[in-house]
Amino acid sequence: MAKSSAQLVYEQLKKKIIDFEIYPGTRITESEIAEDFQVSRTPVRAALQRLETEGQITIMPKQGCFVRSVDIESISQYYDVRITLEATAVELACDHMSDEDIDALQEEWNRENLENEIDMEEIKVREEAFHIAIAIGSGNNILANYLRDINNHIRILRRLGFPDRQAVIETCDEHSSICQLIREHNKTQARRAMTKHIRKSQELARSVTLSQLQQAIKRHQVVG
Amino acid sequence: MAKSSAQLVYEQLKKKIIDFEIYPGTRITESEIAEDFQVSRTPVRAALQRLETEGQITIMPKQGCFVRSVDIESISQYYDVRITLEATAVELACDHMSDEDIDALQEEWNRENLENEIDMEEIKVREEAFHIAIAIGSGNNILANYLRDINNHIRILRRLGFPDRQAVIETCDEHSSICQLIREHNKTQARRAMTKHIRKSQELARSVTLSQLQQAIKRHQVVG
DNA sequence: GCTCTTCAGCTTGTAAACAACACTTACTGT
DNA sequence: ACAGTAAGTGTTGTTTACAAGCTGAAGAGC
Repeated sequence: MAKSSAQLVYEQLKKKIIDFEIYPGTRITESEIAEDFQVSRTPVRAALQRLETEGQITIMPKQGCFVRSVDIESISQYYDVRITLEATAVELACDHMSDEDIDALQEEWNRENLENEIDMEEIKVREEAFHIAIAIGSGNNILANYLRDINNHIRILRRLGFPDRQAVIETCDEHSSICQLIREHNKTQARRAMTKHIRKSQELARSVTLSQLQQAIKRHQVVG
Repeated sequence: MAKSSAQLVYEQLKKKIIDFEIYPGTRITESEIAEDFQVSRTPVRAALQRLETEGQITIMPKQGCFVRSVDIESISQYYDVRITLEATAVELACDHMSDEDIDALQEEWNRENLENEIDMEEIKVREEAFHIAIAIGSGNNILANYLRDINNHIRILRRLGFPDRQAVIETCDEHSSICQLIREHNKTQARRAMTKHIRKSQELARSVTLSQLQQAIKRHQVVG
């Protein structure tokens, strides 16, 4: 099935926003985007409205659309919600996840298998996928969807984190431990490990100031 | 500021769906709604797209829109997420909620004050407001927003619950107790009480079968 | 020089016509 | 009688044109 123009505009625009190709706070107009994508304003409007309900942009009536800027405070709040949900998710996963799925996930985060990986972007994508995999493993699709939504909002900081080699190895070990605990159906410890694991990222997020963030965005734009 | 047609259509359409004036599963067309509201298809489309991203309806490309039918399984999952989030919310409220706000809330659910209330619809609205008030009291707006979204999806069952007088009194007492625990900053007990309180609703929800649900909807339509 | 008004321009909001596609139905060939 | 096909109908998807409203600058009045 061929995707509709509106769908295409939505996806590419969202990608641009997430990748900072469009700077947070920037004013964008329907005509401008329509020009870029070589379509009329209608599918653009549909895409923008969807992005607004998802919280990526703000539409000011008769004035224009603005890419929602990064709000440090709300990001920390997203992390609090995320911790709550993922702690529950990993508990449920202890009951519902099949052994094969756990083994596959654990193998993926075996330290040896990752030793050679050097692409940090790839690591970050897979890190997010790990958490979603557990959320799906919980058997609660609603929960998984909410976590996906949260990821859309905190991905900004997630991608701007500057992990060194040591941090990557730590992540591997923590992921592996969590898998092990799920396999042992050890709910209490699994919850504790997951909470601690995410709280580390939250601490990093808290330490990032707005000015640091803006510099990092610029760097990211140059690199990308 | 005068509301836009799209906004008006959105609000009224949403109300109709929630109130079962439009039966779940019904196929609706843009032209039909446009006719009803005496506007063109454009604002109707905007409203429908928004309702879709919010999960109230499903748009099948080139075929039509369908009011999302009630899925018992996913409602139970929504309840699981709700329990997790509200348990955290009430804990946070123990730290962040002002004494005045707690007192006001507790007074509102004083058993004596409600003894005379007989309008069940009113009770249900206030019941929902109680939980949102605590979510707001948590100081985490993101969390409150997610709970609002969850309420949009489980309100169907919430409104169909058939509380007798006894159930209303129980609810009063439970709400009052929860307020008391928040006031005492007793996080552990507050979490426990809230979890138990919501789980009762979930049990009710689980016991409702699809056929019961459909009958209840019909009854609701006749009454409304 | 200062303030208020007016107007031009850009923006989103809405309407109406047209295009593309899916489902249904009737027809045709075998 | 049946299968395949083609036309017809109804739906969403897209385009274009127009309406309504906000913003800022230029100009009139004091």
